[in-house]
Amino acid sequence: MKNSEVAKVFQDIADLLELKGENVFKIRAYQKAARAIEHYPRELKVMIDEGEDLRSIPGVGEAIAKKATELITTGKLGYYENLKAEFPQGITNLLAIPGIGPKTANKLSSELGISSVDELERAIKEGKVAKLFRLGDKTAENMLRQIQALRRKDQRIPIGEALPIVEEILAALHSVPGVRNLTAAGSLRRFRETVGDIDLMGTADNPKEVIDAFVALPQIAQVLAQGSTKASAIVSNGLQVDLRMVEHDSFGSLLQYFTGSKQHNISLRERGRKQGLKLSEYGITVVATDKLEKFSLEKEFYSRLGLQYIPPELREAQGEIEKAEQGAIPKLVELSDIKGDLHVHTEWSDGHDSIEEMARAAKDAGYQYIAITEHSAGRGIAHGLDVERLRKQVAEIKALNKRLIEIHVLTGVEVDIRADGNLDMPQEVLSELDIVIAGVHSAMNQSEEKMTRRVINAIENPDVDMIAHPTCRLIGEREPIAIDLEALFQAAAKHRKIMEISAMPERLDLRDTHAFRARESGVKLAIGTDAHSVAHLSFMRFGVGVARRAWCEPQHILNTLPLAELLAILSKNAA
DNA sequence: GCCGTTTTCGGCCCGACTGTTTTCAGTCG
Repeated sequence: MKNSEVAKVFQDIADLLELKGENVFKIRAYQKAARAIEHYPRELKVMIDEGEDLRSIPGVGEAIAKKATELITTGKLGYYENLKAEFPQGITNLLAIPGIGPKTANKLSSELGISSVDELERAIKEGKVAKLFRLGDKTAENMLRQIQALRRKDQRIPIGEALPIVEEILAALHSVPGVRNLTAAGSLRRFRETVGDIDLMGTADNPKEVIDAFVALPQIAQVLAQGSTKASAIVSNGLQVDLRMVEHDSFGSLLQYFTGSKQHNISLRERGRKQGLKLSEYGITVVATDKLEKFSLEKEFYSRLGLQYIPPELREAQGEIEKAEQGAIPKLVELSDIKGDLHVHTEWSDGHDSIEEMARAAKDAGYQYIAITEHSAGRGIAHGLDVERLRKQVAEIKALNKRLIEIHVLTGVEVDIRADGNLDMPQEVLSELDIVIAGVHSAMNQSEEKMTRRVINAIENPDVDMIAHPTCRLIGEREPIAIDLEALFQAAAKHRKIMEISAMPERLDLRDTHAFRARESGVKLAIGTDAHSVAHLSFMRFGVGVARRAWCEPQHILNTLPLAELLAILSKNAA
């Protein structure tokens, strides 16, 4: 059983306890544990197998550790089953509707016998809901609207789609006279792989001018609300963007508050409370004197709490506050640390541009090198290279390197790992290349055991340097393959093989939490764009975002190395 | 239910909005 499934059970328990009217702190404890487990970088199942104490997870104590163990080892949890039996099935679905909390859900269930969203919709239309005590026409109307919104299934948008739009908007607004600060907050700033609503924050001499400019932008499809300091709008792809203009002297604390994550902020406030400080979006209040201190800079806000500045990507309540206390926040990898791209396609396989065009673009990006890694000819892959064409390409690259200056083109391949674990290219040609990337591109429905064995087979192959997009997931489109990543990381660490962080926005694979585990397991990572055109080379920043969320420093990322050192490592691997 | 250089018991994040009331319960971020 995976962490995400365990987390869901505990979240469900929290919902049921809420319906039951249990102690709010008990409920909060289950919610906190659910969140902690969901984002915990190690699989609980592995921890149990290795005899580790689950209580080492913050928020998990004796009772929840025991329940988690029962759930994982037997696949069932008696406490949960008993709790579920106390309520009509499906009643927790009502809690998913914004505006409906436990009290309302209970009332709907006990007084009208409602236990599903459909039943609720019918009851609203029949006017039954508005007649209940402390509910009314407006509340019923809102419920109906929320139900319809829920049915439209407004999903979170991949960061690769959201970021470019937001940057356009920010660039346009920066040109408004008198703008002093302007930035995105929320999960976009934390660089999560998907984002919901976008929060933009700023300060300006005349805030209203910025608001007016915002709602008039060509990207804005619909204005939802507009005031003198705040506006909400929908941009063309359905993304909601809120702009709030705030007072300059509290910009730091407001930005901190709106950047989140929620759990990070809660942890921060818990800590502040122990120091006699009350934290809010307006600043820090010294409880003893009731005096509010304001902050124009985030850095000063953290500093007042005795903390080192915490980069937004780390603000997920994963131990960053403790590290900041010790002054031990890592110096995270930055885009400017990247010296080259190790995963690139050209017109030789399914890419659009020539080798030389890709190389020159890489040089313009400030890189020292770029690796050309076409697909192999395995079945199903468009225009994959066979041995003969690959050798021809290698000859062309060698000739090209004599002409090009300031950029070095590495020879390589992205060889298919066949269903049986063998590679789609003979050993003698692979050994002639600078870099060999292996990846799964077919037979993705194999059992976890078979798939794990298949990829480990590739890791053990002495010609392979790196595993491409290890889980094969496509965000919102394709679930990750069933594979034991812990076993993969162990094998990769043992054989000194590289795991890729695919920077392609729809992949981001390894994802943040997986990359975190890989790094902790001592696996070297590399960020590759899988570019199929010159424009795709700019995907690198998405991969850097994932690496930063995985607490990676430059030394964890292979392609921060200068060319000579990179070649030395690749050739050592081959030897 | 969790947790601890102020506590092993007694705390547990903070503020705002909405709709319903006539002072506030419920919900959200």
